[in-house]
Amino acid sequence: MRGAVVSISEGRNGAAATKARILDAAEALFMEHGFEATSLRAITAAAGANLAAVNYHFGSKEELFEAVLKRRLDPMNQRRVALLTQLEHDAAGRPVPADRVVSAMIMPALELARDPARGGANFLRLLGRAYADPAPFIRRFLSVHYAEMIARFKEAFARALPNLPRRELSWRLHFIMGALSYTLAGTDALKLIHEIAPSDDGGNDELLLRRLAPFLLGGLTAPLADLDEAPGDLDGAPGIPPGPSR
Amino acid sequence: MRGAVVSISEGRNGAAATKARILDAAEALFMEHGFEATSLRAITAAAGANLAAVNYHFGSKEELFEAVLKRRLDPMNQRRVALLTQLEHDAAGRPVPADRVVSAMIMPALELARDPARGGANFLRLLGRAYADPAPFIRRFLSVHYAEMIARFKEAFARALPNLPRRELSWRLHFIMGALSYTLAGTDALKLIHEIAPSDDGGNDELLLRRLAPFLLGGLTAPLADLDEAPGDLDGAPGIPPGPSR
DNA sequence: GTCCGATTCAAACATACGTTTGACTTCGGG
DNA sequence: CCCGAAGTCAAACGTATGTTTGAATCGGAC
Repeated sequence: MRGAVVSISEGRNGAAATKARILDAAEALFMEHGFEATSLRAITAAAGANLAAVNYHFGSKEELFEAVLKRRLDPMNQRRVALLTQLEHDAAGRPVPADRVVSAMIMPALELARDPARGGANFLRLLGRAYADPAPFIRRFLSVHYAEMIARFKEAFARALPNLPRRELSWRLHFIMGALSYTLAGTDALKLIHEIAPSDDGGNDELLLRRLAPFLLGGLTAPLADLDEAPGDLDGAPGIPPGPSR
Repeated sequence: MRGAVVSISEGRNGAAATKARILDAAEALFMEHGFEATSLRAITAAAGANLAAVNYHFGSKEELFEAVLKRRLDPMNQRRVALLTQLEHDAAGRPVPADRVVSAMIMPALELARDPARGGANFLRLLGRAYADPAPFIRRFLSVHYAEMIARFKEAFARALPNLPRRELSWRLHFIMGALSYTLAGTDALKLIHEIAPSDDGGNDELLLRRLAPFLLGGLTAPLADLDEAPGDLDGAPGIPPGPSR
């Protein structure tokens, strides 16, 4: 009765199969409802497993959530770093152009989005949502699993954009992660606001990321703001001389 | 015993005061833990009110959350539209420059962040978090309360950037809302990743938004990607001819 | 065939949740 | 002075949660 869900033979290891089914079901449900609003009962029911299986295989609900993230996030970040390393090797000591560094950040996400067998776009939505989650254990997890990649890319951007002050670069990387996460989280309601037809992106996350790349590059290489401007005078054009209006 | 929390005389209306205290406490707690993870018991305890007061004054937990958002969001969006209207009036028929339109989006958020009496930056964090929340009632609320503003600004941007295809503009506005929300949500963990010292932003959301403005403008006005490129060839530079590497 | 560790299972555990109830208090107006 | 609506309050409601328990079952190794 138990193996009814599994497609082919589950080999000699039904246990590992259960663990995997729970991971898949948890990924889908966490993605749809968020961490707090998803119950272990809903997960185990969807996975065709017993309620106690989660605590047996993962220890707790929080550890299950971390396992769901870790399964796909670590490989993606490793791929990002590997791509950047390759670019730096090809550049032979010269700085890697900024647009290529941006591509190295985005392409692994694109590959993941294109591969339904690895969770497809669903996982990216879950990830984007995790960025905004206030739970301390999630924040701790993300900072641990992103630290190395971010540091590497910050170095690369610093060399590609020598005129951009270090502190400004930190902020712009922050903005980049924001636009990226938010876009991936992709709540339908906001898409609706922008009147983006479903056909424009339905499953086509590749197109989405292709549009995102020039946007991020444009923001990253934008002229600096005049931070000495008097407060309250923000409507003065930042980085651009006052237009003919007014 | 009840009025001990209230600073000055609460006039003849202790009821409205209770409602306001609940709103304030809910805003702080929702901001800190999110909607699902915040209990009505924690809110009423922090507000010095009875548990049943929430259901009496607001009807339900969801309606309380909407009231918390509505109190500050509606005025902010109205101010955004008012600023844009003023700019369009001053432009006398000519398109308003894109950088000024960006400023009109950002400045009201900046003003709110600078005013602790109106919730300060805390509310903006709560708002940023709401963007990523999957709960249907939140998505419905946001789409209703943002629709008018987004439509107005999309029109303005379309006139300021006549060479940017309409569909591309929709996407870039989406990205802008993403970077904005995410930045405002500002989880400490991610700041930590980027090694941004606390002194860089402690309470100084003005500086943050000043840095954000040129970034958004740069992304908005970035050159278009070549969407006809062969799939999988993303490491070819988007919008920029292939560099010397490779 | 028998044993043992690994796994599965139904059931119960102890809390915590949002909401409702019905009595009590407050207070301005007749 | 008393009335009645508005507000407050303690208590309970029913349900849902994550976790634990201890017995049942399984799958190879000897």
